[in-house]
Amino acid sequence: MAKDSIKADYTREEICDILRSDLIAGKYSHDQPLREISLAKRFGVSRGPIRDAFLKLTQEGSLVYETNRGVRVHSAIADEERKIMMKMRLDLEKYCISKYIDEAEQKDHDELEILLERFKCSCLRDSLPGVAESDLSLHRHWVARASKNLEPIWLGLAVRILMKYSRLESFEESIEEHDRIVEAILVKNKDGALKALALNVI
Amino acid sequence: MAKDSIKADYTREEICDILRSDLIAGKYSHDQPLREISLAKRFGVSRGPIRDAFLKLTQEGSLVYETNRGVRVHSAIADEERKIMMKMRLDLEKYCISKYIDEAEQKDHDELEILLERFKCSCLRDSLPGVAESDLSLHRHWVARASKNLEPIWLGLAVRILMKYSRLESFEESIEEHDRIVEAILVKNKDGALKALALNVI
DNA sequence: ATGATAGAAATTGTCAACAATTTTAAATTG
DNA sequence: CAATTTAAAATTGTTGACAATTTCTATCAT
Repeated sequence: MAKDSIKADYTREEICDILRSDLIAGKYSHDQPLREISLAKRFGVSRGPIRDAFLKLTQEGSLVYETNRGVRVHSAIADEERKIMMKMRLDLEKYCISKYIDEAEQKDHDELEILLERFKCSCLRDSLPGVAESDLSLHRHWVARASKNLEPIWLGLAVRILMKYSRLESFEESIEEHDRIVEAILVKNKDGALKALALNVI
Repeated sequence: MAKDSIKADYTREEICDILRSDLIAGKYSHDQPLREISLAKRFGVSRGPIRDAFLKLTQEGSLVYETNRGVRVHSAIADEERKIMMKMRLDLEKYCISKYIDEAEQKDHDELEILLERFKCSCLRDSLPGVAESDLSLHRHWVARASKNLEPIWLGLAVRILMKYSRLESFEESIEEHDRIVEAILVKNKDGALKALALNVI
């Protein structure tokens, strides 16, 4: 019966995260509408939780909502807007990494290394959805630890930026970039981490 | 029967906007929970649309959601985080005003003057909820016209910033500041508008 | 009195049904 | 055949009901 669902009873957050990584991975084309009923079937839930996820993703900016017409994938952003968003994201993430280096404990570092490993595996397997998802999780880790207030703002920026350019990245290069960032974080080298981040978030 | 509702059948967006200005105006204290049922009664709708509004406001950052425990007003942000947010908001709004000056038509200018007038009236009447709402509407006007992509990001920043400091503003000073911004926009004086904005968004 | 426990109340999570709206398809007319 | 109108289908909007969870309250034992 179920074609895409492995387990039943997805939570609101899980559905939201899965749809987000689908969007980043380019699974849906721009301006394509997303239907409540078909997604409800896919996740084995009713339309309520799907609507919840739509609202979150709409607020983040990856979906667009119109009254009585549902949601559709957002149109591509212009290069000029992308530049503004990149600058904001970089400023924000620099602050978060700096704070993370000051405050992170051993278990944070452990989680960080796991996330980095997961990212590398995705890159080596060349699976774009996996790469997009694990890249986002890695960056989200230090942002969320640094500030729960800034996290939703950062997420909105990151998703929107990734939606346009994720197809063009070179995976090998990306692995090196993230290696440098995480290595610098682990030895609490702020300058190194910020410089490595600036090279990764272009 | 109805104690707070004037008309029936509020839409999702209206409910969201009303709650947002309530939050900015400080109608709810920090960490106070918001109940679906009582708000559903207040707006004369069922819990569904209220949940939708909660999700939007949660994503913006003014509410916090916990599983099975609903939403509560977000805790106050730290000064350090506020500085980061202010810088991002200023960058973003500078870009939008600059673009607005290039692209705005006569009807946009008409709407702008109406919004400015509405803001002044609220200030003179000294009603904090009204001031917060009309201040947000005014700024939101040029941001939304400049970029639908950046609007939700800007909104999240602005709401969060206003939530903390709206009580401390001097209304007379605020009127002058906004007068200078709008005047510069109307005569397409970019430098003047950006400088006036920087003084207003501190 | 204090703390633990069990039950009641309140609240959120989910769903299925129905209403309202939009989109699609078919029929009609010139 | 093209344009218009009409009906059908699909989709979203909203609601009330019920299940699951949390919170409150009264009771009891120490």
